[in-house]
This record gives sequence, structure tokens and C-alpha cells, in this order.
Amino acid sequence: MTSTRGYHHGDLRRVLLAAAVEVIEESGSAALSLRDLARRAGVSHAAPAHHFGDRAGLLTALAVQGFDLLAEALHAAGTDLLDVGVAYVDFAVGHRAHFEVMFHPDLYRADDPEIRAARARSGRALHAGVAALAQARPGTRQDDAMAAWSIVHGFATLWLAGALPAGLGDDPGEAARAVTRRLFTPPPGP
Amino acid sequence: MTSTRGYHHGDLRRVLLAAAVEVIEESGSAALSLRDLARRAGVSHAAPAHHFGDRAGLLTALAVQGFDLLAEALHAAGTDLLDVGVAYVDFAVGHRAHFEVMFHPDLYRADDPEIRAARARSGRALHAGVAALAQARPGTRQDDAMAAWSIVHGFATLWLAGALPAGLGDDPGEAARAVTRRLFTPPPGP
DNA sequence: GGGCAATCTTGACGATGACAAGATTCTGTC
DNA sequence: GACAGAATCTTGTCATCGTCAAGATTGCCC
Repeated sequence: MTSTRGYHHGDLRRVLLAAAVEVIEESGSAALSLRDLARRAGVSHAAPAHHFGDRAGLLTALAVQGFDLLAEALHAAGTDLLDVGVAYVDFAVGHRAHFEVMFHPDLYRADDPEIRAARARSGRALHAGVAALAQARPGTRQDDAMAAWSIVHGFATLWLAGALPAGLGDDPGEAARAVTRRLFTPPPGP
Repeated sequence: MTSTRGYHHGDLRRVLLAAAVEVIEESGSAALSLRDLARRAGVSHAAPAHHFGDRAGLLTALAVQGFDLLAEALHAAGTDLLDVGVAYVDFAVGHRAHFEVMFHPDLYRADDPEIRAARARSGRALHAGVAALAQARPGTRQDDAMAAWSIVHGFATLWLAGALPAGLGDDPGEAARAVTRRLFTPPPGP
């Protein structure tokens, strides 16, 4: 119970980031406030500033965390591009707070060195799937990489925005699999 | 000059929406503030409330505007799905403020009847392209529609987030055309 | 011309972000 | 064990914001 705690929380940075995820998942990034996070963590309103500097600093840390979690998820998915794509969608839906912040660079310090490094790590993980495809299918071009990334990112974003029509089922990964499969097996042509 | 103006601006609603687009394009939706928009329009801080009720009300109006502009852009693109896809990307990049707000329903009143109607209009325009494809290519399924929407939406979102690698050129429409073409002509298989 | 709606202005309050000054706790060194 | 300094907080303040209320002004319709 924090009432017995003095001036040293001990794990405040992690608790604040977890609280931020909770608030963003409930109400979106616009509803995030440092004072609210401080209350939820049981500390004074200025305590978060020591760990993050300011609101943008906290969101920078959240984005770094997100890019690293994404890299891990993509690595774990193996090298089949369809599996990597599904893992991307699963990540986006399972970590909607991180995902929302990651792709809104105006919310954080996009030129922060940690962000750049984390982005590079997830970028490499993303391209591992494309590299495997290029190996299996000579002739694969950069456009194919862009198409693969675009389709899974688009699907994830539309799912999270609640823009997709009903009938796709409850499993975003499975729905994404059916949709992204189209990239490789187009409808019968004329 | 507003200094000769009394209590009746005459066109305040439109001016506030235009100012909102400007601010969001410059600094993102998080930077939007009603007081700042009022200052830019040369009125008092409470004037916007008469037209929009509150901040979410203004963003609702902006989203409605966006869905309608999208519907118009898609109708103007004709029925070739590739052209419709490119028009979608051109719309997103050319109206980045509207696009950002449209796909963040936590910023506005998603259950507002005007929003629902506007969404339906742009949804119909989007599906006109898919319907044309289905006519030209029997066997087209809902997955194809989702794939088409996902790929252009994903490309647009990634482009706007500055996440795509350099080398795609300066024309988002042309870059999107090359990428979305992959949906219909996949790389040579094994 | 008058009444009412529309469209503003002024003022106030609570919440926020950011900053400053200071208090407490922890850690490392001697 | 003591001390110094870093780390980690607390308290307070200020400017800005969103929202609400009360009131002033203007436009429109009968």
C-alpha cells in the first residue's frame, strides 16, 4: 500500500508506463495526462517529470517500448511472410496503445536516438520476412515489401478504428490472414 | 478586417474548420485548441462553442467533412480499382488533417447521425470500385475488398507517419500505384 | 417597430503541463 | 558508521486550456 511509502516508489517508471497503456487503451492518446497517471501511481503530480521530463518524453518511451515489442513479435513469427503479417496485426490489436502512439510521431520526440534505434530494430525484423520471400521467389521487389507492409498495417489500423464491416469474425489474426493472402493469390483475372 | 466587425462574424463555422485543418496539418490533432482557433479567427474564446458545442463537436464536423470529401474523390476516380486506390492515397495525403481525425473515433462523436451518414456515403463510394472489379472478375470476394482497402489505407497511413523508407519518390499517388498493383499481379511464384 | 433567435463577449472555475525550490531516501566512498 | 552527492520524490506556482453561465449585440421575421 503506497500509504506506507515515503519518497522512493522503487518502480515508478514502469508503473507509469503501464498506467499510460491502460488509459490509452480505454480512451485514446488524447486522454492521457501526467497528473492522472501520477494519481493512479499514488505519487505527486510532478513525480513523472523526473523519469520522463515531460508528456512527450513519456510517449517517446512508450513508442520505444512498442517498436521493441513489435520486433520481438515479428522475430517470433518466423520467416513466412504471411505469418509475419498476421503477427503484425496481432501485435497491433494486442498492443493498441503502443501501436497508436508509435505511428503518431507528432506525439513524441521522433528524433530521439532511442526511438531511431528501436525503429531500426523493428524495421529489420519486418524486412526479415521480405528477405525470406525474396529468397523463395526471385524477382521480388521493394514494391512487394511495401505492399506487404501496407496491407497488414492498413488492416490493423482499420480494425483498431472500428472501420471494417461486421462479419470478419472476432479473431483479427485470422481475418488478416484471409485478407493478406490476397496479396499472393489475386482473384482470377480476365 | 475583423476590427470593424461587431458581434456577427458571418462565416465563423467555416473559418474555424479551416483553421483547425491548418493547425492539425502543422502540429497534429493533439495540438488543436478551441481558444487558439478563436484567436486565429479573431473572435472571443467562447464563440466556437455556439457552432460546435465543444472540442469533440468541432472534430465531429471535421470528420463528417472528411468522409464527404473522400466520397467525392473516390467517385471522381471512376471504377478502375487501381485508380480508386490511388485516389484514396491522394486524398489521405492531400487532406491529412481530415484523414487523421476520420480514423480516430475517440476524438469525435462516432455515434453522431451525421457521421454515420457521411461514413456510409464514403463506404459506398469505396465499394463502387470493388463492385466494378467483381463485375470484371467473377469470383471476387469480400476478402478482396478488404485487401484493396487495407493496402491503400496502410500505404497512406505509413506515408503520413513518415514510416516508409526513402526512395519511393515525392508523388504518393504514383508510389501507391506501384505498390497496390502488387495486389493484382503478385511476384512470380515457385 | 418589436420580438425572438442567432451569434457573439466577458467572466469564472477546475484541470492540465511545465517549472522551480526544497525535502527525503538511497548509494557509494572513505 | 558517517558523509556527500545523486536519485527520487513533494509542494507550490503560473499560464493555458475546456467548459459553463450570464449577458450584449445583431439579424431576421411578422
